[in-house]
Amino acid sequence: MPELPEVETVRRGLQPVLEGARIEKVDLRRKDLRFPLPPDMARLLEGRTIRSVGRRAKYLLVEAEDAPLLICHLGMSGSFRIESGEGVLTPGVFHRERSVDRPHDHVVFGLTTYAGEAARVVFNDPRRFGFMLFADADGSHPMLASLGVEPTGNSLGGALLAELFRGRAAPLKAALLDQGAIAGLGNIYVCEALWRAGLSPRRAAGTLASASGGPTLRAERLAAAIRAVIAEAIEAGGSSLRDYTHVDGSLGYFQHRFSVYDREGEPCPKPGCSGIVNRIVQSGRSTFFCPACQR
DNA sequence: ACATAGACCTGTTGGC
DNA sequence: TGCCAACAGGTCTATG
Repeated sequence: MPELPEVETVRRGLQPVLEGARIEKVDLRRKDLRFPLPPDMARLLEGRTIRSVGRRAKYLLVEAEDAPLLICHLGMSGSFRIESGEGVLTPGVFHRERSVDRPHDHVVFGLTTYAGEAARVVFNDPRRFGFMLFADADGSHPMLASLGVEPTGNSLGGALLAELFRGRAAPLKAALLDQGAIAGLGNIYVCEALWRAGLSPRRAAGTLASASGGPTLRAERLAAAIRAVIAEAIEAGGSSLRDYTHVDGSLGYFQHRFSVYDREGEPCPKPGCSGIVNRIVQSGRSTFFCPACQR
């Protein structure tokens, strides 16, 4: 899936079409994805005007007038695509003259955009690990409530990282994937951030705190690496792996810049390092790292 | 409390 | 070429 940078890229692609658009029709092609779709989803959204398209961690948040907040998660293989009357909404490889259904189109939003044009926004998800849910009336939801700090902006620093990981025996890889600590990192960017910081994915997370509990140089390095890799990936428009595409159908570029992810057996790209990228399995997931420069 | 393994799904890929 | 096992961006649940 889509990790945070990909979800942010999707959000930015959806925003100009969705904001100010009136939802004419919500077509639920099946009654569940990972979880049951809200049975009253169509009734509660049809006729409403979308106010904003937000994001929290890997969740998209669609706010419409007089409707509960719609929480969308792309899971591993979920994607949105936009189909307008002209076929092409933004430059990209997606060209078609009219709307055509594809396998695994599960939810279709029929819209009238703010500019008054008809459009469809289609949620497609082969694996169906994605989901859509309504938040409570106050916009809260248990899935959102338990999320940790966003790795964007400047809120994530060495001190916070050390505090979050203090006393934790879990390997850094697992600790960074914990959405309750830092929200939005996934398998790829955790591998990349650890490589940038020169830290082993097997190192105990608690070793980022000093004896007094304060930050260490390692914690500062890792926090900076996380912020940088996420910011660069967003800037690049997310990555593109297998079934991930932008909402306009074009592909992301960030995968060209992966340093270790999916590079098992290749030389470590760090200047002066003669290590070879290794693949190990941690908590059932692949970890790619350089044993020579990541300690 | 914390940490790991299994479950949920379908599609793609690589090895024989 | 064909077949099948392994693997894939996530996260909830159960178990130790």
